[in-house]
Amino acid sequence: MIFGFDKGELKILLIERNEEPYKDWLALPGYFVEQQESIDEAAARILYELTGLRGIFMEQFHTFGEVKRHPQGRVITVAYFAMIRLSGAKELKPVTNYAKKAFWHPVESLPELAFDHSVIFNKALQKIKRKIAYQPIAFELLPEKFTLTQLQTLYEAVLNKKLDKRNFRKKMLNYGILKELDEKQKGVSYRAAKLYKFDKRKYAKLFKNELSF
Amino acid sequence: MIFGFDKGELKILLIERNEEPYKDWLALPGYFVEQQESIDEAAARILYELTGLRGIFMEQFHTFGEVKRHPQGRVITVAYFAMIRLSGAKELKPVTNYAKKAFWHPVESLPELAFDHSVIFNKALQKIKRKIAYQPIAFELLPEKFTLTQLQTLYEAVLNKKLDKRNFRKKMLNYGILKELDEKQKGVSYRAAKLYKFDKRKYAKLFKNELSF
DNA sequence: TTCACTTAGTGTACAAAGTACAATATTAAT
DNA sequence: ATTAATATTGTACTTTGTACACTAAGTGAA
Repeated sequence: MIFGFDKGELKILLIERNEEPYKDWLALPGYFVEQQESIDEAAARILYELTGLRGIFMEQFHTFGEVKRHPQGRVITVAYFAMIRLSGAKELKPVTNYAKKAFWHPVESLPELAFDHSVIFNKALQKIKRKIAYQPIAFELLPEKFTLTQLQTLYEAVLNKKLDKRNFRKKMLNYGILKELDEKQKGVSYRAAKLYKFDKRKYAKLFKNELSF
Repeated sequence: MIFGFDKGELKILLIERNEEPYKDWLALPGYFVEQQESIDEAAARILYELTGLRGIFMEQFHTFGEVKRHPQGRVITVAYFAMIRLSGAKELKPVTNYAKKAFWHPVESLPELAFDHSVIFNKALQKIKRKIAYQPIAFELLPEKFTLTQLQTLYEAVLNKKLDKRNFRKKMLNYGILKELDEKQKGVSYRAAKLYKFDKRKYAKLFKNELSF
């Protein structure tokens, strides 16, 4: 599951299947592990083959092993997720023909997905909501330079609720993992906001015992 | 991985293997998933076969999928963990002969285990330490009725550090998930402490969005 | 019955983190 | 100069976490 953030909305990367079963349905990107690759490697390879995306760090999430998940046989799925920035609107182009196309879809109002992928997706979304509350994982979703308002909008999208501006800023700046830049937003027709960068080194010190990154 | 708590020590359930490879080595209990069972069911069945323990709720933890984990072929392991009370010292008796015996071992000073089980174990221990800090999962390790001092000793064992008595009590009682009983400890040669019970219903309300139980 | 011993049980002052709330500052466009 | 839009800032209060030491209660031995 690849999450992205664009125009104030949290989005998930889906594919349109080009194979039976569930041909033409929407699904989470996924395929089979090969004999000579680890499951982490398989996740990276399959993401590339289905979407053209490379070099994205994915975190293992949960393994789904009910007996009748796949209509044609026993399949156990190890699910991963990642959060990425959608800046520059990278082209999404399947390299194999298992998928017809890949595209971003808002996490709200997701249609029913192939197999039990809706179940998998909902479990992941819940986890992200829990996680973002105590761990600033959201920076991966933003462009490299961002304003505090953009960051807040992202949090509001993920948590699906309004946050207080002053308190949000106080908290984020207190983490000490934001670097204030000497630059301002450009191209807006109102007061331009300061730009910030996410400081990965400080983040690593703070959360070295945690999972992400 | 089944964790237990006894005599102030956190312990882990190990088996002595009775099959090649790693015959006679110590290992975490585990075996193969059958075609017609879910991975959750397999975990429960295998635990029973190797130790005689039944009806223990296990939480899925992580899936290990490196290529060369098993010397004789490709094996992907879905690891689970559980915490149980050791009251009454249930007998541990393998039902199959894959294991010679099953026994409890203190988590400190664990010998090297078969396969990559030491890696798996260490990752689980870390996770438990993190988790117990923000979620009172430790009650499963105690007898049904316990004193606050016993509870504190358990926390100290898991976290491997001393805690302040007054602050610990304040915090635990403030959670509102302990029921004070009209009973006292018996058989001690000093002032007997009040006994408490863990209130699962209140716990469920408080942590309904979390994983455990 | 008293005394010694062992653990149970308790409170206060301070620091840190979270929350509720609204006015002024800056810039662009007209 | 004015308007319109968003950026930026502080304070009072509540809640939570932390450091710290004495008294209470029960047992067992003399």
